[in-house]
Amino acid sequence: MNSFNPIASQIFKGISFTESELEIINNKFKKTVVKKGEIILEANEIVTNQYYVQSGCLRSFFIDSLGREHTLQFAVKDWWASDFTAYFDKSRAILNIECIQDAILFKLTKNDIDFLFKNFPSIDSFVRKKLEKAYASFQKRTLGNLAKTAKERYLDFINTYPDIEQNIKNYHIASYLGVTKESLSRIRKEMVKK
Amino acid sequence: MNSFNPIASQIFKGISFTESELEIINNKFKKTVVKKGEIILEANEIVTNQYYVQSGCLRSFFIDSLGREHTLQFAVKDWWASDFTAYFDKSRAILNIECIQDAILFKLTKNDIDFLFKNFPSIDSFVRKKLEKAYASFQKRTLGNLAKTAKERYLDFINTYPDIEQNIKNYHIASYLGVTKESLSRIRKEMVKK
DNA sequence: CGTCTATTTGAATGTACTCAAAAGCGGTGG
DNA sequence: CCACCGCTTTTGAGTACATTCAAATAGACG
Repeated sequence: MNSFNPIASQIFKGISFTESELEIINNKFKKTVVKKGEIILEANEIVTNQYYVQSGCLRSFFIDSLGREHTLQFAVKDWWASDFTAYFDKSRAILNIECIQDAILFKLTKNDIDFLFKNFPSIDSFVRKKLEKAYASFQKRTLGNLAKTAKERYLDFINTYPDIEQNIKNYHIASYLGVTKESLSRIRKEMVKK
Repeated sequence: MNSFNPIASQIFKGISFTESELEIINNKFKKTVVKKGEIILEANEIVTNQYYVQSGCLRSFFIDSLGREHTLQFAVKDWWASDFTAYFDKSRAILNIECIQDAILFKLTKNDIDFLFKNFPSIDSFVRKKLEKAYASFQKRTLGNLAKTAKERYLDFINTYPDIEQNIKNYHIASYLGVTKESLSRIRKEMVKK
């Protein structure tokens, strides 16, 4: 608790806080260690937390009416994970989040987030800038879905997630790209050929 | 100029400003009237503005290497339009923005936006909340692209943009959904049948 | 080594695409 | 008012490509 690893200054890199502020903010984050395979969030739950990923990897995915999984995002170091739609709307989750590589998370409840926004305008501003980047990158992905072939999207994926490509299941990547695992297998085969 | 239509209070609905603040903010917005067919932004330009749409409709789209157009978004009343990726990165636009229904816009330069953020934390916070919603809705769209059929996406589109569906070109909708105009035509035919 | 899971390969199917042509829909001018 | 023109949408036929299903191979781990 008082081992001074100021997670707050790691998460809100660039903002300067006083000692006492740092302590207040730090105490809001609950460190959570999760193992590969653990479920962090399940569809239909009420969403009251966001998770900051310090290490490891999470996967958020949707299960459709036919039981097929569709991966929305992988969350790696310094990313945030949650079902944001449900979180903002105060509705129930449609996403599931599972740990696919042993991870250290910092959990923040909605109440605490609101507290931080209320008391630290610099955090508000920080998050606004983060969201700008996240928003832009979703725009880019949407554009990629419209304009690019599966092969090009796969190359984009490798660029976006250079560190995890080696360690995650093929079919997770496929379900992120919007193709079947068989198709991705063929795409990869194509690529080594050339 | 002094005809008191406080566009600022329309745009930042919910925030309360003093008279003098309102005036300062109002003066940052430059009213721009554009006609159907006019180009607001062209690929490769430096992006220095954002546009608030008071009425009418804009379309932002990408032209790929084969010359095909892909519609990223339609911007209607109370939406913002820009090439946000380029705007945030200070890079050149890859998107084009055209007016598809006579529109009244309020233009805001990057400098003025930064000024507003700096001097009005409430605006920072307001934009953060807007971005949260926008981010969530892009997540939803991405999920839709992965999990839904073109027909379902078309139904979603009609829900998202109930007012413009009647007035915009079929092929614009098609290029937003990620199908050809011929396919969309067939989807519509299917739908009236049942 | 054996079992379980993941990936690859193959063959058949189906869905969306391309290209070409026809039909529909405005608007303009004779 | 009708004829014509340009543009959009629809229809049709053939094709390409990703998918499905089934089977074989490869990898991971006790």
